[in-house]
Amino acid sequence: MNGYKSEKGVGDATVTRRNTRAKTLILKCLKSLGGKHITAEELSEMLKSENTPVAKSTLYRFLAQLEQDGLVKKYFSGENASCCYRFVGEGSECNEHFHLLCRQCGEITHFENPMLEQMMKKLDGATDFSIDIHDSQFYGTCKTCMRKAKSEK
Amino acid sequence: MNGYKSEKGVGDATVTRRNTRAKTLILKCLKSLGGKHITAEELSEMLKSENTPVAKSTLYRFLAQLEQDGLVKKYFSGENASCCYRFVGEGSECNEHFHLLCRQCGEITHFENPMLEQMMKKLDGATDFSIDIHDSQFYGTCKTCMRKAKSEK
DNA sequence: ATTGGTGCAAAGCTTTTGCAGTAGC
DNA sequence: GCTACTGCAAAAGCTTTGCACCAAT
Repeated sequence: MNGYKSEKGVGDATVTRRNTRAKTLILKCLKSLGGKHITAEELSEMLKSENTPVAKSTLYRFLAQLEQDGLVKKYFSGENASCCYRFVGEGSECNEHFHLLCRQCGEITHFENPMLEQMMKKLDGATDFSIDIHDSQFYGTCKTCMRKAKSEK
Repeated sequence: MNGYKSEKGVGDATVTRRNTRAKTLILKCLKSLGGKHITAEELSEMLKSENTPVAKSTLYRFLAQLEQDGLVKKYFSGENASCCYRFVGEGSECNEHFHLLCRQCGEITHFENPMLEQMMKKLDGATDFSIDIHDSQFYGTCKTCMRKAKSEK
């Protein structure tokens, strides 16, 4: 229905992929982000501002393909209704962060902490579920909003 | 823009709230779920099947109100484009679970483990961010999909 | 020459909004 | 009686899809 459930595994070779202008440009942008996420809209604007525009449909189609291939991870941020994409293939060294999502202001904070990694490994054993901490997002309240809430009391 | 950022705090009394048929029905449904989440669509169907239909617009408006009041938490599941809502006000005793979201099949598993609670408390100190574990979602791969992936190799 | 990829426009979905009528308080 | 609430329909916003043309292999 939405192409999210892939029947083709990572590296499946039943479909020949071609190298094209649009794909090269999109990948270049994604890689330049150093592991940070971006929305489809932002990516589209980025390409436009570099005078190398790509149609939205092409963008979405290629992102879905990349997700299928395991080179891109798709998120749901929560603040608005749009998704975030993040490049995780080779060349992306910044995989060691995860996302804190503030319920009050909607801000996404990036956080890096090896401790969490260890925690998740423990959890894996307890859950029969292989948790990918880099894909996970945590809801909560950020420092600024906590201060604001306190001062309003 | 989307009503997500509320300017009214929890328990703000600047607006008089009225008790109505629709509100009572919606709350009854939410409470009957015992802390499990539900989509707007499912909630609408639930009300319809009980011969007490409520307009979608009313549903969304009241859910937004409840979220503002802190009685309902809103999620973004990932499998489809729709949001999940969960009642967390009084009468909801089943708050002690969190969500494991399988990237392969999109299934949401509910998991309960006090250990995680302790972990998150530790994290709070490290992050300047008050994490609400009950709101957080973990991405990963579920048992079934892991088995499937193995057998396909 | 095949057939995957592209761009455009249209359609699909979920969610929000405008508005006139209804019903709590 | 005031005004919050409701339902309907329309609009909005993000994403997907159909289709004809283009271009990589």
